[in-house]
Amino acid sequence: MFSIGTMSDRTGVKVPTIRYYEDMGLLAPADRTAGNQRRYDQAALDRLTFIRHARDLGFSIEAISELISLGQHPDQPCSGAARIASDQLADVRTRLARLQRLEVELTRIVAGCSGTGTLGKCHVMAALADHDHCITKH
Amino acid sequence: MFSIGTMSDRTGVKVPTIRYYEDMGLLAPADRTAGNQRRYDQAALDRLTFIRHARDLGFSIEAISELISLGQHPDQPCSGAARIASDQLADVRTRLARLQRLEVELTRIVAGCSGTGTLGKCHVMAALADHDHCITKH
DNA sequence: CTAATGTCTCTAGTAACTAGAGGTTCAAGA
DNA sequence: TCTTGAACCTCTAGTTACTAGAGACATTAG
Repeated sequence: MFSIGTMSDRTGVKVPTIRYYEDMGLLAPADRTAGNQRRYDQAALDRLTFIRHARDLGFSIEAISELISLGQHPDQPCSGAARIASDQLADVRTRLARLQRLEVELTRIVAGCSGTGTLGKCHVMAALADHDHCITKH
Repeated sequence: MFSIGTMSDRTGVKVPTIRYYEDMGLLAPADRTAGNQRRYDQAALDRLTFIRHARDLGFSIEAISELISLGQHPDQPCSGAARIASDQLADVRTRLARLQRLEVELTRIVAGCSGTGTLGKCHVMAALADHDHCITKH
């Protein structure tokens, strides 16, 4: 049996976050010692590892919840899990596209400023004040 | 003089968000009509446009605050503004790099799943359960 | 003048934690 | 066995940048 601190060390998930996941229903309420401290088994550790990895990949708590409850029925078709994952991928690609546009604009804005002039003539300030300075839409 | 609704229409910033910006100190408290409604002048509209554009580019409220107070002194050197913008660019690039890694992993995970099998053998679930399935670190 | 639309303030909710207070329990060494 | 320091407990509140909703008042077009 593992203490919450051990769980934290093994997965890299911080202790208060583990408690938070329990509150959110991602982890089942842990067994307790006589002194009310949480004790976990291997299955709980595996689940926390799963959660950690999914969070690293940007899945929301809600999506992870769904994945976990799907996982309770290993004989069901996996189309649900596939859909959640591809939704997540679509979301990542949307954000990626937006960030790429921002990167282009910001690079242009920053490059236009020597940093040695005065603010009254600052390219950064002018670019921010006027959207027309931009190439892309955002 | 513009009402808050007109300001909203002109900039695309929602009405409650304009009030929020006032609370946060990004916009000076607006003049009021006898009936206590806000009325704005062109300078306020310009500033809101500036805020909108900076938010679109991902600048935080705090960074925008700094930019605005820097802008009060047009004769000062613009190195402060340049630094804020390049910090923002660095931040965007960091997030971009992370999202690109996620995109690679998720693409791989999603591609590995036909969606037609059962969950017990699902590639998506297996990939999430075990970090070792990943190529990159995240 | 009236009705519809716009605006006011205030509270609370969102996502996913994080920080801190104040108190209790555990485990290891003497 | 006792002690002490680290780990643990619960609970509240704060973070970011808004958004939703309630209930009341103001403005404006016809």
